[in-house]
Amino acid sequence: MNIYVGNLPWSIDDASLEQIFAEHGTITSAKVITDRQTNRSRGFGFVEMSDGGENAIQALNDAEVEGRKLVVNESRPRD
DNA sequence: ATTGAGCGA
Repeated sequence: MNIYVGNLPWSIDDASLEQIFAEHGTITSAKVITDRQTNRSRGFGFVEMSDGGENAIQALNDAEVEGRKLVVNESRPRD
């Protein structure tokens, strides 16, 4: 299951994102989208889960992380 | 050291 995570604090990176979601499901891949030009985080990322995806979404959506409320949703197919 | 509406190569 591909999951979109928005409203991320600037302090979050790929490993942090994986750790956060790993508490509520099985993570296959976790990636924070960073600006290729400046290498700074864009404030959102994507998490791929093999199990517990819906549970993680419900558990981590609107969850407070680093002082910010995360926005978790199913990612849109890129086509 | 900075930014904040959104979906990645």
